[in-house]
Order: sequence, then structure tokens, then C-alpha cells
Amino acid sequence: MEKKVTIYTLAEKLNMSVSAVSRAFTPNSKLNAEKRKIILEAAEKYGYVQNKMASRLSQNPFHIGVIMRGRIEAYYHQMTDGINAAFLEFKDYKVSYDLRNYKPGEFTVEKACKTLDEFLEKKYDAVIVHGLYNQDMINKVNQLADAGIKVVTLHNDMTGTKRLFCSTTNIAIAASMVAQLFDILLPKNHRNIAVFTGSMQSPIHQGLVFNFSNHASRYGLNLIQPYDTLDIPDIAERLVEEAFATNAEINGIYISSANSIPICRFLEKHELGDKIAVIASDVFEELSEYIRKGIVKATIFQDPFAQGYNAFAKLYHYLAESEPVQPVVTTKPQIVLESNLSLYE
Amino acid sequence: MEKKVTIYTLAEKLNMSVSAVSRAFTPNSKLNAEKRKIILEAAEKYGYVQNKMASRLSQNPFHIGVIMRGRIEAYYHQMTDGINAAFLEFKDYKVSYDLRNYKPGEFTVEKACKTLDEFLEKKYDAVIVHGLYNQDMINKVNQLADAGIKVVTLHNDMTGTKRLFCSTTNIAIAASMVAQLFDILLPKNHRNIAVFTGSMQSPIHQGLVFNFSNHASRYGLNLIQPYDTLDIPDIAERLVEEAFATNAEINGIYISSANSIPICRFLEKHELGDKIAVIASDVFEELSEYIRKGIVKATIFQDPFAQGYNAFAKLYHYLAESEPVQPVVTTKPQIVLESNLSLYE
DNA sequence: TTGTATGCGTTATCAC
DNA sequence: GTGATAACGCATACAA
Repeated sequence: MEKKVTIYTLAEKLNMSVSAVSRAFTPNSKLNAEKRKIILEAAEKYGYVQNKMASRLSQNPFHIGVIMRGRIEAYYHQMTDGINAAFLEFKDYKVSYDLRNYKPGEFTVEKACKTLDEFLEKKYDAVIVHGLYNQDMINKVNQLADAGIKVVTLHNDMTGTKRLFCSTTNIAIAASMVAQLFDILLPKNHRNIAVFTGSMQSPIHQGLVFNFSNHASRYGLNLIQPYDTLDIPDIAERLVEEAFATNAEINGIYISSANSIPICRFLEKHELGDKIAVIASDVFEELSEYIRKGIVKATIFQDPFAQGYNAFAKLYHYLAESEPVQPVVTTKPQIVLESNLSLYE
Repeated sequence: MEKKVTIYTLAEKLNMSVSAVSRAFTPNSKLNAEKRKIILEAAEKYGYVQNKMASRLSQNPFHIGVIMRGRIEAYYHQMTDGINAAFLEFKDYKVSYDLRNYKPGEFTVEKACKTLDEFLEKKYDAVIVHGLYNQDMINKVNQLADAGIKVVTLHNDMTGTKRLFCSTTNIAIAASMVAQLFDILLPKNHRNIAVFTGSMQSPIHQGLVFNFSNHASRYGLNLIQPYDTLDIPDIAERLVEEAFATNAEINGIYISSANSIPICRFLEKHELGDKIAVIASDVFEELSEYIRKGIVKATIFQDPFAQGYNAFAKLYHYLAESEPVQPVVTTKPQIVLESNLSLYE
């Protein structure tokens, strides 16, 4: 049972003080360069590695602000659950977080700005931002970033901001999976696909639709213009009627957001379940029914829980341990059929 | 910024010693029952929660022994990687582990017994066991369990042992997914499926084959007797030839183990790729080629990395924080097609 | 810049 | 059973 190598061990071996050794591992602390070099070499030699836990214990706490703009309930709740799960895992490590949740309808740009100003004033160390992507918000976010606050974007990235990283899903692969699934599900000569998206304002949906149309040609899928449901159920209901009124033949439907229920309802009502292959997005209670009924053949699970979890967890590790982060952290999109549905509920 | 509630806060409020408060949260420590009750109530009242990090820092270290019997390289390496990843995450928490790896061919029951005896003698706190499932091993494992050593089985459970829990994949769902995939891939009138399994000695493969045949009938799939490759490539090569020599028509092949390469090679050689739908198991380099060539239509990823990770991580939390564990911890089997293959490599 | 002393929140140890 | 005190491994305010 070899004795553990600590800063005391090194200090003794080198005839230096423990604080000198400690400082050697803190990049910005004042320490003679020569001395640091000697310590770092000795650390290598004796196999010393910093104990993150003990380190954290003696450091100052930090605070994370979270601002969420909810659109589809089923989706953003899972993200906040993920954030909370990560928090619970790190709560003993001197982290706290402050969640501000704007439910669908409650949101205004002014309110969001005010909240971010509050985070700024309270000198939070970092902020997680979800569902904001207009220019005013981008400016405000940059203001925080300039003040030294680390910003993480969740689900939708904010292009053009100085955010630290974005926690999202892999939309390129998700779109490619959908295309391949249609290839498997549909016969060669019946491949007209209608696409229903969430809000085309959202980079995620833009990307999903764009990538899907790219892959579609590879499999000989004909795309009907994308219908933008704006993530509002009523609009989806209206659009699906319009789609069937306008198009002579639809063989497949791809719904890139969680706003799929009105569409499923329409198909059930008109008994189109057998004739049309539907591929939806995400997993939630109401959708499960339609998967079990066979109206939805598959859905792409984008793991919103893990997206939330990753945002908080990677951020923590960055703050606490200066661990480098990829600019974009993604979850694996997963294919959910009736057979494996139970694992996702 | 409310001051943090610690054992000192409670001790002060209650006019007791910090030791008393600390002991109140350790079930087996000696403390007046009445006193404990008062402390627990006060903890509730003032919102005190134990700080796991500080707790761990002042506790004694513990040791975990790991014994791995390798069969298919691609598979068990990912499991040991997962174990190691978990270790790296907890290494600062006074855990150490001792890995004994038996490569394919190196393994004997005697050697394994000797290793386990060594673990016993060294009084390790827990042991993770993989790939052992004969009676001698079961007895030995029970011997450790009786000595108070917690045993975790990895991938294959050891039925009839007093193990703490088993970290594995969800074979019932995996089998059901395979059946549904064949349903999607094969026309109604061409559904003869040949099954190639790893070793039927292994509970995993027994379960996979059993569950698959259950679901098969639901989709009108005709099963040809399972071929047991014993996880040996040469045998797989021989059996696939035999299968095609014996059976008039084979439309699909399900390979329940990672021993799939000889079968793919046979199909490629005889240009059967277009005619036969192959569903394989796991993801590894050689298989990827056949997925890209279209010879393998799908593979079921059982996340051996996560299985290893879970074994170590859940065990850690059980040991360090007495966190309860499910008797069987499973990973989600995932469908891998060509379109999402890159995420699994 | 450097070293000393103290704190972080808890448990182990050892007297009582 | 109980309480004081020394760890645990590190960072840092403060003094030098």
C-alpha cells in the first residue's frame, strides 16, 4: 500500500513550502518560474496528481444563472430536469444555481434582458441560456461575456455570440437517420415526404430541415415544402389539413419538433395510419400512444435531459477544474420504435 | 447569501458536540437513540444536508478488485475502458482498483480462483467479476460475499450468487428490437431467419435467443435453429457454410454476439449482401466496413463501455454513500445504421 | 515573491 | 455512549 503522494510529499522532497507546491498548479498565482518548473518536474517524477476534491473544498463557491424559454412543455422540462440532476451531483462542490423559467406565453425580450442584467449585477460566474435567439438577446449575452461571465447556450446555439460552448444534439446525424429510415420504410416508387418543423426561427429546425433535404436526394425522397408550425399546436392542425388538401400524394411525414400531436390526430381521424409513414421527434407521453398504435413508425430521441445535464456538468468542470470544453457538445440522437419505446418513457 | 448549514451549525443550535451530530448520520455508530432523533429533526428543520465530498475526504480509502475473462477483444476492451473511465472520475475519492485481465485462451478456472483468493486475502472491499459462470466460480464468489466483500457481476450475471448487483444490457428489449427491425426490413413472405449466437453457455446469449424467438412469432418470422459459434471465429465460418448448405432459403441473419465477421465475409464472397438482411451486435472496426458496404443492415449497440462504467460507478456510490442499487443495472440497446454509425466509432 | 497558519466540512481516533 | 482533536489534501489571507 504505497503512501499517497501529496503536496506535502513534494514539499518535503524539494525542501519547499506546501504553498509553493500548491501554487505551482495554479497558473495565475505568483511563483518563481524556475521554482515552478522544478516542482512540476518533481510532480511528474513522483507521480503526484492534484486531488480535485480537496482542492474544491478549499476554494470559493460559485454561482450559475439559468434562463429557460419554454416552448413545448414536454421538451424543456426534460432539459431542466437534466440541469437539476447535474446540480444534485455537484451540489456538495460549492456550486449553486438560480433558475428562471419562462413558460410558453410568459416570455418577452424585456423580461429576459432584465433577468440577464440581474445575473450580471449579482456577478454570477456563468449563465446557461435556452431558447433566446434574436439580436437583442445576442447583444445582451455578449455584454455578459465581456464582463467575464461564461455563457453556455442550450439546445439552440446563439451564432455570433462569445459563448463558451453549446450543449445540443447532433442534428446532422439526426436528419441523416430520418432519411435512412424513410429509405427502409418506403417502397422505391412512393417517396413523397412532407416536413413539419417547429419554428424556422430556431437554428435547430433550420439545420434539421436543411440537412434532411440534403440526405433526401441521396435516397430518392421527394420533399414537399416544409410547413412551419411555429411550435404552436393550432397551427400544426391547420397546416396538416392544408398539406393534404394541396398535395395529391403524401407517403411519409417527418416532424422535426415535438409539436406532432395534432398531426397524429389528423392521421388517425382520416385513417391514414397504414398508408403513411410518420417519423417524429422526441419522446413524450402523448406521442407514445401514437407509436403504440402504429401511426408513428419511429421517433428520434434527442435526449433533452442529457443536453441539460451536459450544459451544467461540463460548465462545472470548466469552472472548477479549468477542464477544456468542445465548442459544441452533442447528444447522440437515438431511434425509438415501438419495441424499445419503454426504455424512453 | 445565507450561511451554509453544517454540522457545526446544528451542534451549536442543539448544544451538542459536532461528533454527536456527525454520528447521527452514520447508521451503525453508537449514539443515544433519543439524541439521534433530535439531531435528525433539527437537520430537517434547518435544511442540513451532508456534504459527501468533505465526508469522503475524511474517510478511509477502499479497494476494488476486477477480474475480466476476455472472449471477444472488441467487446471486453470497451468494458475495461468504461471501468477505467469511472475510476478516473472517482480517483480523488480514495478509491483504488486492481484489474486482472485474462485474454482469450489464457483463462483457467484455477487461475481465476487463485486471483479471487488473493482479493479475499487482501480484504478488498468489493470485486467486479466478468465472464465467469461455472459452478466452481459461483462457489468462490459466494465465499467472498460471505466474507463481506461486495460482488458485482458484469455483462453476464451469475445466477444463484449473493452478488450485490449485475451491470448488463437489456436483452429482452434488444431481442425485441431485432425482431421489429426484421419486420421492417423483410417482405411478408420471405422471413426465414438464421440465428448465430456466441456461446450458449452464456446467460446473455441464452436470453437473447430465447427472447428473440418469442418476439419472432409475433412478426411471422420463421427461425432456423440457432447456430452456436462458441465465440470462436473459425467455428462461425464453418457454421455459416453449413447453414447455407442445409437450408433452402435464408432471408435474414441475426448474429447475437460480436463474432460476426466470418459470416459477413461469407456473404460478401457469395454476393448475398443484397438478398439477405443481416442484423449484428455491437460496434467495432471490422464490422463498420460491412455496415458501410450494406452487407449488415443494422447492428444493436449494447454499450459495453457504459456497462463497465456503471459497474464501477454504482459500486462506488454504494460503498461510499450507501446509495441503494438496483439488482440489475442495464444499458439501453441502440439501433445503429449506416447513417448514425459514425457516432459509435 | 514566499512561507505560515487557518479554513473547507466531515469522520477516525482516542481518551473519558 | 460521548466529546475533543487530529487528520483528509488543498488553497489562500496575511504576514514577512
